[in-house]
Parts: sequence; structure tokens; C-alpha cells
Amino acid sequence: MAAIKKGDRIFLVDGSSFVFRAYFQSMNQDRKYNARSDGLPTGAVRLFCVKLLQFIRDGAVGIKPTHLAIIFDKTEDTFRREIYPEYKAHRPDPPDELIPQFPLMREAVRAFGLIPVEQGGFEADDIIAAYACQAADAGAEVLIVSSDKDLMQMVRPGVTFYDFESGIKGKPGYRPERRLDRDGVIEKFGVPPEKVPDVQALIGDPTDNVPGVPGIGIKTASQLINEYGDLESLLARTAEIKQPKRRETLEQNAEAARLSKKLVTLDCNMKVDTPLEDLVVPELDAKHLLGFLKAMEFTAITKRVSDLYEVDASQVEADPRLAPDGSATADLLAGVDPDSDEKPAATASAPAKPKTKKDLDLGADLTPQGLAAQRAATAKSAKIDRAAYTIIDDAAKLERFLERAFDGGVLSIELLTSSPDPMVAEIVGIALAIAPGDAAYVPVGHRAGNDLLSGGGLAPGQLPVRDVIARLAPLLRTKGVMKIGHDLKPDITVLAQHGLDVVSFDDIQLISYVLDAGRESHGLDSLAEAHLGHTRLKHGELIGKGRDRVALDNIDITRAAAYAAEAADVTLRLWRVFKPRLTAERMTTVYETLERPLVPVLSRMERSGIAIDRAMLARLSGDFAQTMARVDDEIAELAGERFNLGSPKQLGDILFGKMQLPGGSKTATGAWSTRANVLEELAEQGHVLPERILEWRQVSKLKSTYTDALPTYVNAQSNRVHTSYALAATTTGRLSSSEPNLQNIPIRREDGRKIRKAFVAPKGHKLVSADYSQIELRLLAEIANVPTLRQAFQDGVDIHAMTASEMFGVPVKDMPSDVRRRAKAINFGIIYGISAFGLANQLAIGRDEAGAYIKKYFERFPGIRDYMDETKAFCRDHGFVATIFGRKMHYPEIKASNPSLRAFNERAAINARLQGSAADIIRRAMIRIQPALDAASLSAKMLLQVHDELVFEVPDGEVEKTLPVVKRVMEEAPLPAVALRVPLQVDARAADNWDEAH
DNA sequence: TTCTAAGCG
DNA sequence: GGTTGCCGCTTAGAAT
Repeated sequence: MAAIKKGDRIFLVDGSSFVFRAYFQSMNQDRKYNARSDGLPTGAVRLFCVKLLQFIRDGAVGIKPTHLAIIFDKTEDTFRREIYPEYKAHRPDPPDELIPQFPLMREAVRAFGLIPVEQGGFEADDIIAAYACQAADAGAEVLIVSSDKDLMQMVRPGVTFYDFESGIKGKPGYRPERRLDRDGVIEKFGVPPEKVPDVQALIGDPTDNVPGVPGIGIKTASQLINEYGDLESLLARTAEIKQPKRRETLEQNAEAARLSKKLVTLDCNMKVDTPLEDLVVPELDAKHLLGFLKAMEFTAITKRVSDLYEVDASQVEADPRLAPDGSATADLLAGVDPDSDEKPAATASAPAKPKTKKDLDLGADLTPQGLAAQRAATAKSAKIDRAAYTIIDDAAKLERFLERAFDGGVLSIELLTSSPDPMVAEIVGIALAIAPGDAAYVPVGHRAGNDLLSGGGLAPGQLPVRDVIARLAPLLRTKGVMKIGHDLKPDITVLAQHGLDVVSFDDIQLISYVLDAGRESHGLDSLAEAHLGHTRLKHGELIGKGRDRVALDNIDITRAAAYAAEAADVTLRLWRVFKPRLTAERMTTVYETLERPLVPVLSRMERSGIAIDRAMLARLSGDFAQTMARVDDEIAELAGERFNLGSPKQLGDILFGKMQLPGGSKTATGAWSTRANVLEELAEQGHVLPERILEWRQVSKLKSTYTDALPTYVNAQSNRVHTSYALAATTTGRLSSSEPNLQNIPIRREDGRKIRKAFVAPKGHKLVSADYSQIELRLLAEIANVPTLRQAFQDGVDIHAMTASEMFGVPVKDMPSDVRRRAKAINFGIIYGISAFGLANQLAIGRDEAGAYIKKYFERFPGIRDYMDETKAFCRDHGFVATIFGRKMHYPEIKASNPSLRAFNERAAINARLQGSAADIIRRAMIRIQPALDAASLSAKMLLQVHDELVFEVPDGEVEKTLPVVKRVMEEAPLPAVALRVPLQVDARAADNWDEAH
């Protein structure tokens, strides 16, 4: 092997921290991917392999390694234990699922053609340090891959520290990847790398049981080391330290500090048995690797490797030693390390092989779960062949196919339309499936060509859309045939434009939502992947990308047929998997009362749309533009230059660079934060520019998102705006609204309210807005069963004033508005799973004060603390929480070991029971509104839902009669399923526009 | 495509 | 293995 030289790029990977990372990341993912069919946990190994492959192929931070060392700890009995028996003594044992994976990681390293490096009596850190020095001396470039900050002391010319991202982006506990050079270490520790052990000696490390000096944190430590040079000088000159307390503790703990420094110091001089030059990255032997991956039953990465290296994975045997029946894995399951020399001779008496799914006698299992598994097996069994679907191009064929659908009683439907917006979409084709593999495509709207000359005419070989719809109508309208789809609402909307209504249907997106909200996504692609192991033809591939993108009605019929019929086929197969799960998991009622009936209701609301006053919005846009220009000028004056006010980066440079204002927090990516609360703080200190920025941002938001954008959503035919509601977008059961989002129309500030005035009723009509008053707090009183709160709602008193009175001992009468405001913030905080930090932020008070408020609150309303503790405990035990109507919301990360992620999930779970129950109540109301209006012969149209509010359009003459009907239906919505002990209150008003009605 | 900020309940 | 930070969403524009 060639000696290490300049130009070599060497990755020194800290195997232990790599393994733990992979493990915790795997625990954040779905559990079902974390074990092999025989029960052997493999999640960490899988992610370990994914990362290794990435390192070998792409490297990291733009560097591709020539040498790759994966270094493991061999034993805990290192020299550190000798000098300090307590070293790492309190470290808990690794989790059970991880233990059998340690030897597998070493197998994985070998499978990639690499050598796992370890050496008795040394930690990985020691070996890494020795390698790093060697390599740097030889002029090579070294990347230390670890999350252990002990290794940061090794940073020097040629050596940088790299830690890849951890956690899940956008969630608490997430850390982006980072690469530290000398400056980076200085930023982190306040001292250069060579002084890091001195600083660590003072602060200690509780996880490794390194004592340090009590009461000294990173700030004090780096300040002291910078002042005195190093630990020994500091300890020699403690007399000079001014703070008596600090001097005393330093003197008392001098020996502990010296010991700590010995424990954390890494040195270059260890003799490593494995020469660094042996660790050159070899040509990858894909077959060998695939043998390992197949033995582990990793599907995705197996496919990736076979694609990348053009090896047919099906021709490769799973490594027999590690495959589920292999002797090595039997040992792993029995807790024996196959690498160990102490392997018992009696391998022959390996434990009985655990039953795999395939071993189960499905025919004998008549439990609902068993039946579900059986159905799943049949749905999977027949192979999906895209080319085998029928194209129906004449009436007789269609007739025969539909007859068979009548006989079968099941019809899966997928519409191909010319636009994703169902309000303008034309039907291009209809795919139908009646049994797995038995699907057909009926083209009706394909165009003859996509060039200008031939464009316009229909392609040959299609049936007239009207005829097809006429023949389809009896099937759609009969209860005798179950119609099945995935996300049926848009299709129902399109069909409704043709005068067709769909009676008796199932929507597998909604079934999936009912069963798996919070733990799986509900898109057709991911469902097909997860439950059928099938990858669907991509929509992007069908219509092309960028410049080559074509309109859907210009797609070739054969290709469209393959795509759409496959969707219908997959949908039908998924229905056979999912439908039995509904009964097996006792979720049928939830699905049939809260989900399915809402589909036609929402479709109808979307089709109704709402009228807006475009002239009013245009005027507002003009006003806002003027304001923005004026503020822009003022800011240019204040800053001394013009810059893009919309760029947080440029603004940060001006505020914290040029103007040297005190910067507060940084964002996740390390940029200065210029969020509203940061700017507000600066404004309070008397700085004018931040205040102007806030004004500009507010106006800019109103203009771009509302006054400019809303008119572009007006439908040319109806002259109204039609939003789209998603039923399965939130974990809690709330709806979401998009294109445009009509659930976030401004109301809180005067400027914004003007936009709400542009939502109007047409002549002769009024808008009626009806909203639940304090519904989530009422549900808190109900679910947590807090007598004081329940009584307050029964008495109809001001709930925030009552809370303030209880907590601060102030009488409700003539209560200062600020006291009430605080109580209100606490009440909302409780709903959100309160933290002292969050409340302090909200009220701009100290954390101690906020903590005291919370304590007081829990004393006054003891049921609330119990509610929170119970919710967390239940969620930990079951992985989900439920609404008062039984809808489940899953939080698999509630057990995450990352404290911030875990706490986040606990708060979410606490909030979910309330938010979700409220969502269920308004869903029940929405489903009942139309029948109630019909019964009263009223013609009001329900237009919008905004979480706790419904908006109707009502003829002037019917307003008086409509208000009480709406109010009654909403207030009685929980009945008869649930009789609340707290009254619900709905306020309803009518006006010419939404602002005044609300 | 990702990040940051801002709108709502 | 290191420490965050009040729940649920969608949209727009800049930066990458």
C-alpha cells in the first residue's frame, strides 16, 4: 500500500457516535422498517449502510475520501478507567434493540470492503487522534466524522471536524450538518483547539462522568483560560481571582480539574496496529455488498446499489451466514456476538426459529387481524402489470366491462383531468378497476396532437364523454356497487359538474388517515410503496418536466392508460388491505361518521365558492404599494443605502453589521434572526429602522399574499373564489385550505381587516358567520374535568377574568386589562402544552416569573396537571392519543431519546386531544347542517370553515330563520355520541361582508 | 428546493 | 450523543 501523502483525503469516522446516530435516527422512523422478518432489529444498521454508501460515493462537504477508517471502541477498560474508575461509570447500557446491531455494523463495514478498526484498551477517540496527527504530518487532508466534542481538540491545519445533520428538519432537536475549522472551534469553545482540553477540564462532562469544577460553565471556563493561558497557570494563580466564591471552588477542585484534563486529552503518540495506508477506499464489490444487504432484507438500499453498480440484485444470494436462518443470526437473536471468540460450541441448539409472517397459517386465523393479513397477502400476490390493462374504445366493450362491475359490486375509479383544479378540469380519461389486475382505461378527451396545426381535434379511438358518463351514471348512483378511490373529493367535484353524484363510496386516503394519522403519509404513491411494495409510474414521468412538460390531454393514450389504470388497480388492492383493518382496529364508526360523509359536504362548499370585491382589493393594493414605497424611502434614509427589505440576510447585514445593533438570536442555519420579536425588542430600545421594517413587512405580506393574489383565484365562470379543503392534511383532524388558503384571511390588525371586508355577499344576500366560543378551553374543562372551570362556563362568566381572579386574587369586577391579558396567555399556553420558556416569550417576562405563574395555575386547577401527565403516559404506552369521539392521532416520536423532540411530541399530544376533539365537533356540525336547513326549507349555502367558524351565504329574507338553525346544529353537534358536561356556545351574526359578520 | 417570515385558529 | 423551548396549518420571496 502506498504511504499517506499530500493530496490524500482521509475520513476518520467515529464508529460509536455513528452507530448511535443511526440508531436514534432509525427510532424516529417507522418501527416496521426497523426489524427483519425474524425479529432481528436492523434499523440502525440500515441507516449506517445508507450513510456509508453516501460517504464512499459522494463523500461529505464536497470532499470524496481516498481513505476511510471506521473506528470502534474495543473495550471500556482503557487507561482512563485506570486513573479514574468512575470514568463513564454512569453511562446507561445501550438500548436492547441496539445491542445485536453492534456486531452487524462491523459486518456492514466489511461488506463495503473496508476494515473496522479497533484496538484493545483504547477508545475510538485515541485511535482517531493518532491517525489524525499521522495524516496531517504527511500533508493529507483529514475529516474527523463524529459528534463527540472531545475530538474538536484535534482540529489543526489539514484537520477539520465534521458532524452530519441529526434529527428531522423543521422539528425541535434538529441540528444541521456542520464542519468546524479552527475558527469554528473558537466560536464554540471560546478558545482555539489546543486549549479545548483546558476548558473541558473546567466544565467537565456529565455524560462521561468527567468531574470538572462545579459551577463553571463554558463561558467562565473560556474566559479564565483566555486570561491565564492554560489550566496549570490558572490553578497556580487562583489567588488573583476576584470573585471569592469562584476562587474557593477552583482551589478546592484543582485536583479534579487536573484529572479531568487527563481524561479528555487525546494524544498523537498511540501506536495503532492497523496502518492508515491499509484503509484506502477499495473498488466496491457490489455483489458482496448486495449479499449482505439482502441478508438484512433492506429493500431500498439494495435497489439503489443494484442500480448504481448495474448488478441484478435478484441474481445475488443473500449472505447465508447472516440471512434469517443463518447460524450467525441465531446467535445474534440469542444475544451472542458472532465476532466473539467465546462462541458456545452448542450452536446447533440454536433457539427455535421465530415464526415469520409467511409461516403463519393464514387459513386458520379467523380473527379480524388475521383476515386483514390474508386479504393483504392476496392483494399483493398478483403482480401488477401496467401493460396488461384494457383500453376501452367502443361502447360494447364499455358495456361488458360495466356489467362485470355490477356483478362484482366493487368499482375503483381514477379520473384523468386536464387540470389539477377540479373547478376548471375537463375529463381526459376514466380508469376503472373491478378486481386486482382487472382494470381498464376509457379515453374521452385526448387531443390529436400537441402541435398548433393538428391541435384542437380529438384523437381517434375514443368514446364521447357524454355517452360514457351516461353509461357510468347508474353504477355511480347505486348502493349496490361500492365505488373506491383515493382522494375522491376532486373527482366527485368534477363529476358533479357533469350532473353526476356518487352514492356509496370508500376513500382509501381517508381510511389510511383514520388508521394511521401521524405515523404514515396517505398519498397513493407512499401507500402503494408501503402496503403493496409497488412503485407507481410517476406523475412527473407521464407529463414530462420543465420545457418538455405537456398538458395532460396531449398525453399519448397508451401511456395515460398505463398510468391511470395502474392507479385504479393499486387503489382497489389497497382497499382490500385497508377496509378490513377498519373493523379490526375498531375505527369504522370514526370513518363513517367523521370522515366519509364530509367529502360531499366539502365538495359542495368548494363548488359554491365565495364572492369577493375585486375593485376594493385593487384599491387596497394601490394603497399598500404607496405605503411600501414611502417606508422604503424612509429606511433608505435611515440606513444610508438602499437594500432589499424583503431579504432577511441583507437586513441582518445592515442591522447587526453596518449599524452594530445588538443582535439577539441566530436562526438554525447560523444567520442573524430578524424575526418580529427581535425587531420589536430593538424598536423598544428606541431604534427607528427596525420599527419601519416591521411596518413594511406587514404591508408587504398583505399585498403579496392577499390583495394581489386573491383576484387571480377568481373563477372565470362563477366569478367567485373556490378554495380547496384537505381532509387528511393535519394530524389532529383539522381541515386545511389551500389555493387560496381562506383560513388565514387577516383579522387581528386594522389594516388587514380591510381585506376581510372584500369578502362579500351578492346582492340580496348576507354572509352569516357562526363561531364556537372558546371551544378548546371548554373541552379542556371537560376532558381534564376541572370543576372550577366547568362551573365558570356553566355560569357564562368571562373565563380569562375568572382565571386571573383565581390566580392573582384580583376581583373580576374592574379587573386591570393587563392582569386579564396574562391569564389569557396562560389559558392558551395550557392548551398548547405550556412551557415556562414559551410563556415567558409570549408575555415578555422572565422565565422564573413565567414558571411561577404556571406553578400557581396548577395549584389552583389541579386537574390540569393530571390531564397533562395522563396524556403523556397514555401516549407513551400506546403511541397515540384520541379525541372524545375516538379518532386516533399518533405520536411515535413521543419516546424519542432526544429530550427536545420528546418534549415537543408531549406538548403536541396534550394539544391534540383538545384541538382534535374540537375539529371532530365542527365536522359533525358540518355534516348535519344541510339536512337541518333542508328540513327547515332554508336555502342557506355553507361556504367556508375556519376551524371554529362556519360562514354561510343566506338570502336576506331567510337570515332570521337561519341563525337559530345553524346555532342549534353547531351547539348540539357532539350529541348523541358524547354528552358534554360543559355547554358549547356559538355566536352567529349576519352582515354584508365577512369582517362585519364575524 | 430550502429557509425565513408572516398570515390565521 | 448532545439540550431545546407553546399547538395546528399555507403562502410568498430570497437564497441556494
